[in-house]
Amino acid sequence: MSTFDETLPMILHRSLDAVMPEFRTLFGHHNLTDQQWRVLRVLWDVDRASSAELSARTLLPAPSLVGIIDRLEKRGLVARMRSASDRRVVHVMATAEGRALGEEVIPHVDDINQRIRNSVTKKEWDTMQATLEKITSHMNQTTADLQAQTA
Amino acid sequence: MSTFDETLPMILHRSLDAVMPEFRTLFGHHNLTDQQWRVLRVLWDVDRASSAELSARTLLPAPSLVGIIDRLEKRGLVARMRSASDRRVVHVMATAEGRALGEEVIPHVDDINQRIRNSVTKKEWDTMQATLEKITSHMNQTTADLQAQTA
DNA sequence: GTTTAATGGTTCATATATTAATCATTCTGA
DNA sequence: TCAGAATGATTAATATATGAACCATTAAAC
Repeated sequence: MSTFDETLPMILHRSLDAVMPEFRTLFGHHNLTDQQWRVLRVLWDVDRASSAELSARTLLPAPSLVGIIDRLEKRGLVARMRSASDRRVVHVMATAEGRALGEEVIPHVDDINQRIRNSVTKKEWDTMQATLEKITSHMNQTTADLQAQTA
Repeated sequence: MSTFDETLPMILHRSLDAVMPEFRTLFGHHNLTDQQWRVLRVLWDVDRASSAELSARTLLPAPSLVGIIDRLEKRGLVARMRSASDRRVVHVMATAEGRALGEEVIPHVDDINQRIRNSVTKKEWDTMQATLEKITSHMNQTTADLQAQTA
């Protein structure tokens, strides 16, 4: 393996390519994409969220969320409602149907996640997570510094 | 943090979101996307590659590669050439101009990668990589088994 | 040696990512 | 209070991802 393959982006992409297919097969059985699932999953935890909050929790870019929510709304799985206090804000929430679908899918999702989690020891898992978190916060800091310089 | 955020896909996406912006800024200075760069980077290592080989090395899906190579070719950075021995195969190679661009960009890419690598200890890095590799091969095996059952 | 199965690249339809710009609304300071 | 900056969601333009289907070519089987 050349150095290119040892690069963090490639390491992360290889891992994603390994784990996502099984999720996608599951989601496909319910006519959901993984992005659509992420939105539904968050709205299962928080009852309602603004687009900005959804973006932060799902890690989906705001412009993508527009279409994703559109399609979920068209299927009656979520609903949009403009905030009364700040009419710029749009609240998104899961409908009863969306909630039911979440209830149905979540056990299978948890199952896959457990299998992933159990493919390594607890120590390996925790260490990996901590290391990635360390890199992530370090890079976020670096990027923030660059932004501050440019601004 | 709820369990959702501790999920491998979300962990990996958070890390990618942290490291990619700086790469994208760099690539943007040369009017390259990160996918386009990956192709150029591989063609800097191997001289020429079929579309299938490129897909394997860049982790880019074959249908995406068509457009990516189209755009690189239109800019004169790479060239396509049909194989004489097997006329189904298309060889892709970097032009002199593409090679020069690679030469110019690579030091800066290496610099970012070094900074990422040096944000944690060698042991942390190696352990993280090994753990992800362990998960990856485990999941690839699982997925392969599922495929075999279905087929 | 055809017929058939497999392979490599591409096309198609749909969904998402990225960056910049827009638009309505809210906030801020003079 | 009012002009201008900031915010939240959306639109626009372009690039890429995903899964299915397609086409030409090669390989396999009979």
